[in-house]
Amino acid sequence: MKIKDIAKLAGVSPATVSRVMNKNGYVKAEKREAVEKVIREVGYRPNEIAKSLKNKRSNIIGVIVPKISTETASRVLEGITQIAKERNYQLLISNTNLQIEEEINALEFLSNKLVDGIIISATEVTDQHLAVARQLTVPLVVIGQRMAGFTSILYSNNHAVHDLVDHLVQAGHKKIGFIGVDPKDKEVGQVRKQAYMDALNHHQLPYKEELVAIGDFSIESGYQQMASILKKQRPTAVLAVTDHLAIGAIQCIKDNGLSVPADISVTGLGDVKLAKYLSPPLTTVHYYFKTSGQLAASELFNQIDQLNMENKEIYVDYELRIRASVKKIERNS
Amino acid sequence: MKIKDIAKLAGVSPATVSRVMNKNGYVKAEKREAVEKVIREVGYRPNEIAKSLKNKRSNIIGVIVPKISTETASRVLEGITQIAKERNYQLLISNTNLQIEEEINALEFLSNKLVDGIIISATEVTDQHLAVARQLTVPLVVIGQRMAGFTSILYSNNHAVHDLVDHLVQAGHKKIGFIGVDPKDKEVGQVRKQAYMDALNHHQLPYKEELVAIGDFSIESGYQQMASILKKQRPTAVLAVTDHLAIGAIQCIKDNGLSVPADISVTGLGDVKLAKYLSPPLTTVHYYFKTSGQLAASELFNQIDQLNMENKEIYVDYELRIRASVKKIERNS
DNA sequence: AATGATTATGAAATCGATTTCAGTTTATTT
DNA sequence: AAATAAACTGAAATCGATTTCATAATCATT
Repeated sequence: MKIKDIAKLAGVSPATVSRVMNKNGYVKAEKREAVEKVIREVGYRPNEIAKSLKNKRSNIIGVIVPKISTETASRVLEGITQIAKERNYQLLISNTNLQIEEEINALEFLSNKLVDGIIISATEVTDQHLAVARQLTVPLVVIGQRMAGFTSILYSNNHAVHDLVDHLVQAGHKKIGFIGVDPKDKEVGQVRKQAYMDALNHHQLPYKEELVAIGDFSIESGYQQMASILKKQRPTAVLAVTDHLAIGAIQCIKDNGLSVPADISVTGLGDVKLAKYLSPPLTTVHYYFKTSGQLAASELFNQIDQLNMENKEIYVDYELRIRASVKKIERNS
Repeated sequence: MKIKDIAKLAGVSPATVSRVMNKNGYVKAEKREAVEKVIREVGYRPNEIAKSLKNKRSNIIGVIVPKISTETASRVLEGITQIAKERNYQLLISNTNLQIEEEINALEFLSNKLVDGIIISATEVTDQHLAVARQLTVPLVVIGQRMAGFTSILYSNNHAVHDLVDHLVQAGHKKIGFIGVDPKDKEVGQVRKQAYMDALNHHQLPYKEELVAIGDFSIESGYQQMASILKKQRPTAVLAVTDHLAIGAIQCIKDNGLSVPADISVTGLGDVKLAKYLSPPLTTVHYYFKTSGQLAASELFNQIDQLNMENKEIYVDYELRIRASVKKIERNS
């Protein structure tokens, strides 16, 4: 069933059917009704692809995520879908499985007029990313990383880590370990590490290599890195840059016959849904991932509508969630 | 940049450019090279929408999920994306937020030739669903529910619950509580409940209303339903139909000054990623959600390719994960 | 009743690709 | 060298919608 068929059945031209469908232009009441009747009877729905071609907009936005099966990604996606739904937009999702090459591919693929705009939740921003991004003919919004020349939605990594360290120091901790990730991820790898170092410095605490380990984003990695720290020196507290790393670390501490937080306090970042149901409940930083998705989508639509082409850096709120995984320690320990 | 422009630049016709792009038909080597050179130089990428219109396939499959920000959904999606990627397909995702109306809308919307096939991960299957599904002009695969006339990927709910009950009974439990969900969700609400009842019966244990409560899919609901059971009678074990319900239940038990599993054993279903990091680690059933996504996608592609139009019911594997949240009880208790 | 303004309608061009079809060039066979 | 087959090429039709443009019908005004 195409518009021509409907036109024939209703005894009008395709142009008139189109006018009825889109409620624009003049159509005499009787003809409109006739057309509407036919449409209803045959259950006609226009071919969205043909519409997109003619209208030069697909009502689809592309979303590139590093790994869809993570809580972060799914919460961000939830925020995006919500705003998209309000605007009658659909989401085309590329899951890049943490592979940069895939990210570039996805960017290139989506740029072929298939989508009206792109949101990328990136872990790394390479020169290649920038090169491809600059070629895009549709607006792009970045979540989680700074990307020169584009609007970015950022997490207050610096502040958040400072808050965590402050909290630990206030609880009397002086030997604070750190489990981080690869510095290729600027925001999580570099900024959080730097914030940790700055915060130590601010409290006049020494930075010690032996208390620092770098892993990836998995729980297992948290376990391993914690083990490597314990082999060298025993901190009284550990700051892990993600909740998953923290969970792995806690497991490792327990497996070593130690207790959290009695022997070692642990904090994470991210506030995974189950963080407060762990034993002990995890002290962490709650990030409003859903909000960041909403913000990204709103900004993107502003650009799609040409309302606001200026590039911004928007920081999304966070909140320290103090739970039982951090314990005050005695002055003399 | 469109194909016409490339043709002009390369001194050939659009037809030839098309032949080069798609590597079909005859093209003299020198012309091919000339065209390829131009394509490379201007970075030409064809308009995917125009291609879709002409080719009558978009290389996009639609996926409808009840709530994207759940571990189940994201693991299923991961499986789907993996298979889709192999086939050079993209995913158009509709998040329906558990609203049936939205599900129907999404089905209708996607049917307009926008996608080459649809996968729906459903919680309910109503007559409306069926009516719309039957009108579809593209293949449909259902995950998680049975839908007459369509291929479904199903979880072995019956077997899994039997296994759990067997496990509890073997551990000496006779008063086994149950936290379920709304029967509108046939597979999770009805099948799992029925399996619980059948299993009790099989072990010649009485079914007691007081030990049964029905909630929704949230952790909070698990908490509340556990509370309502405790008010009436104290079971020695509780089978919750999802891990989240189980986690809520455990929290409730703890808050009532009781211990898991010393006082009450708890099991879930689903094997959430963090299940084994809880205290106690949760005994549950591991479902291969990612596999179900892969299966669904494979079946869908079979149908898209017209290889196999027969409707199947495919059961995806599961595995009992025995952990510390269930404890053997003494004969005399 | 004549004029101008408004409303109404469809034929045809268009979006950017693919493909058929007919015609041309090159290669192979006798 | 002629006949036949194979390789090559581009003009034009096509996918299914929208929109412009020209024209026709209706309405309002004097």
